[in-house]
Formats: sequence, C-alpha cells, structure tokens
Amino acid sequence: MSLIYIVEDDENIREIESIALNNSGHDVCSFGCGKDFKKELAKRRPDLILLDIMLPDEDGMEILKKLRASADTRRIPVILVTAKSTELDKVKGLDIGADDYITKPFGVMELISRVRALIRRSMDSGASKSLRVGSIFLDSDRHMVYVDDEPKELTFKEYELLRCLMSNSGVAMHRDRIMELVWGTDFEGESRTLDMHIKTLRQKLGTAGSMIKTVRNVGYVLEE
Amino acid sequence: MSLIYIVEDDENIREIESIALNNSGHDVCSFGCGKDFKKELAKRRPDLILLDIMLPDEDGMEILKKLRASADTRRIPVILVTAKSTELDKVKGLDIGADDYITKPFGVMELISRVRALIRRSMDSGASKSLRVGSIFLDSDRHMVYVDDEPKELTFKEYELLRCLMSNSGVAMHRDRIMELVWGTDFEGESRTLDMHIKTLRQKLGTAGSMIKTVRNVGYVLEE
DNA sequence: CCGTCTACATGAAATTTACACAAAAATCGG
DNA sequence: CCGATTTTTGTGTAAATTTCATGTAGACGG
Repeated sequence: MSLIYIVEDDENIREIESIALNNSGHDVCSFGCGKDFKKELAKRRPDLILLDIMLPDEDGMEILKKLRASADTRRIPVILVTAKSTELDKVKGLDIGADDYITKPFGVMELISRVRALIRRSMDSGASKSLRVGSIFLDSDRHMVYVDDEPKELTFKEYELLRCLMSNSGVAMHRDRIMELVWGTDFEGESRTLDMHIKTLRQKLGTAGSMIKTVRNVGYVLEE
Repeated sequence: MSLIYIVEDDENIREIESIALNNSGHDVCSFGCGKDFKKELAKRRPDLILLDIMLPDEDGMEILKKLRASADTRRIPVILVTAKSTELDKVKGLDIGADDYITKPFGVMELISRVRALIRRSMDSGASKSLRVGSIFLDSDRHMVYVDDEPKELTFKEYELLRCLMSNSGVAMHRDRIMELVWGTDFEGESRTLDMHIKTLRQKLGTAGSMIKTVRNVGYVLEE
C-alpha cells in the first residue's frame, strides 16, 4: 500500500504511531532523529511523512522547510506532530507548507483518519504519474511514451527530458533549469548536450516533435 | 495572503463561505451574480475562484469556459460548487477545466482544506509573475505576451523591454535607466538600439503600440 | 547502443549605419 | 518684443552588418 515515514524522538510515541498505522494497512518506517530520516529519504520517497517538531538534532520546521524547497520532495504530504497546541504554531506550520497538524496527546483514531484523509487527497490530486499533453502520453509505470497510441522507444535521458517538459507543459523552461532537473545540479560551462537530446526527441516523436518549441535565449517549451 | 472570489447566489451560503475562508486567512470578495463578478475580475484578479453553477444571470459552466479561454485568467484555480452531485456533472465540470469540485451540502472544514490545497498547489506549480497593463498581458511563465488575448511573437530583448516598461507603467523611464535594466550596466555612447526595439515593439503590439509614448529628452512611458 | 563532446553551419536576432524627420532652441529682421 | 526662419538636437525608420544561440554531424569513451 502506501509508505509512511515517521520522525519522532520519543520512543513510546513512535511505537504507538507505528503500530497504529501499520494496522491500518500502511508500510511504516520510523526514525528517532532527522539525520537517519534524511539518509533514508534519499533512497526512497514515502507517500506521507509524520513529522515531530521537537527533535534532538534538528528542528522539525527546518526539515519541513527543506522538504518544500526541493523539487522531488515538495509534493510529499506532511503532517506535523507537536505538543504545542497554540494557534500561533499551527499557523506557522501550515504557512511553511504542512498539509495537516496534530497535537499531542492525540487519539489513535484521529491520527489514522487524518493520515488516511491526506493520502486520499494527495492521491486524487495528482497521483496519476502518467502525463498527457496533446497526442503525447507518458506512462510512468511502464516507463513508456506513446504518440497517438503508438509506442516510442526513448532512451533514459530522452525520457527524463520529455517528462520534465511535459510536467511543465506550457511553461518556458530555462536551459539551466532543465539541466538542473534532468542532469543534476552540478553542471558548468556550455555544452550542446541538451540541444542534442532535444533534437533526437523531436525526431523520435515524429509529428508530435513540433510541439517542442525553442524559446530563444530562454530554453524550450512543450505545448500543443 | 491570497484573494478569493466567491460567486454564489444564495446569500446564506455566500456568507458561510466568506466567513470560513476569511477566518482561515484569506481575503474574500463575494458576488451574487456573474455580472458583478466579471466587472471586478477586470479590475483585479484573484488567486482562486469559488464558482456556483446555478446563477441567476449566467450559467457557471459558461463563466468557467470563458475564464479558461482568456489568457490572463486561464491559470486561476477554480472550484466548482453545486448541488448536483451526479457523477456526470462532476466529469463535465472537470472536463471544462475546473480544478476541484465540491457539492452542497459541504462541511466548512472540507471547503477550507480544498481551498488551501488548491492554492498551495497552484503556488508551487509556478509563482507566475504576470503583468497586465490595459489590454497588454505579459505571462512570465510562458514567456508570452497577449494583446486582447491575441498572442504576440516577441524576441528576447523586445520581451525584456516590454516587461521593463510594464513593471514601471505610468513612470517615465530614462533611456539610460532602460538600457541599464534591459541591456546591463555597461553601455556606452550613443546608439539607436533602444529606439530600434521600441519601434518593433510598437509595430508588433498593434493597436496597443500607441500605449508606448516617448518623452522627449527623457525616455519612454507605457500608459493606458 | 547511449551519452557526451568537439567543431562547424545556420539563421534569427541584435546592433550599427545612415539618413529622414520632428520638435525645440536660437537667430534675426521688423 | 514678436513672429518667422534657420539651426540644433533628439527621435523614427529602413537596410546592412555582425553577433551569437541553436542546430547538426560525426568522433570518442563507456
């Protein structure tokens, strides 16, 4: 089913949360500090994060802020867990981008239902990892791309590049931004690599290739 | 925070919605009919629209269709509100381009959370710093300019120049200042470059081109 | 076969050049 | 002082020219 990461320093609470969520049909992975959590996050991204604010090594708010700052973790639903129940903290947490908020002590049923509600919400708000723009259809599960139901063989980078363009369809993406998203943050100097892949993409997509437009001095857009 | 427009003919529901959203930290502006709404929309564009389907003067679906047809309102998130709860209507609403759908009677908490989710989603999908001056609309995301919803093909410098003028509309910008902002600090001697681009801009903008006025011995202004 | 690089071609965009034009400012005859 | 005329100065426009981002082909390493 869905994977949930718990970040909570109190061992007892951690256990209660783990068991409760496990029983309601989720995979759970719990961490006692921010460091372990981050290490695991780099390997595998969960469907939801239950985040305690008070942690031994790092403030929960800080972790949340970082999660929201990075493109690949921005969309993961986060429930903040805290002992503080003042309205101020609630506002602050939601401002940073928590999706929900629960205060200790909390009932197990409340926890479960909030988790379930949030997962459901995030599922139908954009769980379809498949993308469609015009006649181009990208199936994340099968790692396949179709143009008018005709499968197209794309290499890894081509696929990643296309996905980058499709998930930002209509938006003029800056070259640097594309490089950052598809190749990784570190990239220096000039290179025709991106153009290269754009070219092959256009070719392989056939008629739909013309949907990739170059915006001079900026980068590329995908639009119908 | 964010501005929400409500279009709803039932006074009681309107009030409930207004208060609920106001309490959750939004600016709210509500309208009893489509006409008033449109008038206000021309002046100021909201961050989200809560749109009832059944209205005295115009069908909500029609309004939505028009919103999606116009470049500068296309990206405003819309939640459809309706008493009809049949699956058919739901599909129809989402087909036209509603971002979410809520059926009466609804819980206040549900409303608030849907609004919040949608606003956040639209926020991080692109903080569109779009500009509008008179009939000219500049969409930063798409790197596109529209005059009365008609797209205009501008080159990079033309675009930058127009943006410079638009973001200082009504202010007479000194030639040197424009050069500095659009071309960069280093620029020496006389040159017809700026005039050049002003000319092509005026041409390409068509009727709206006359909004760019020259201020002798100073520079240029953009004003309605 | 895939991804990246080098090197070069190409063409759109930016700039320069050259000149026409318009609006002030200066000049001048009355 | 006044109005007309010339001069000066700043801006508009077209065409020529240069620049530079992108397109493309082929080579090289994994």
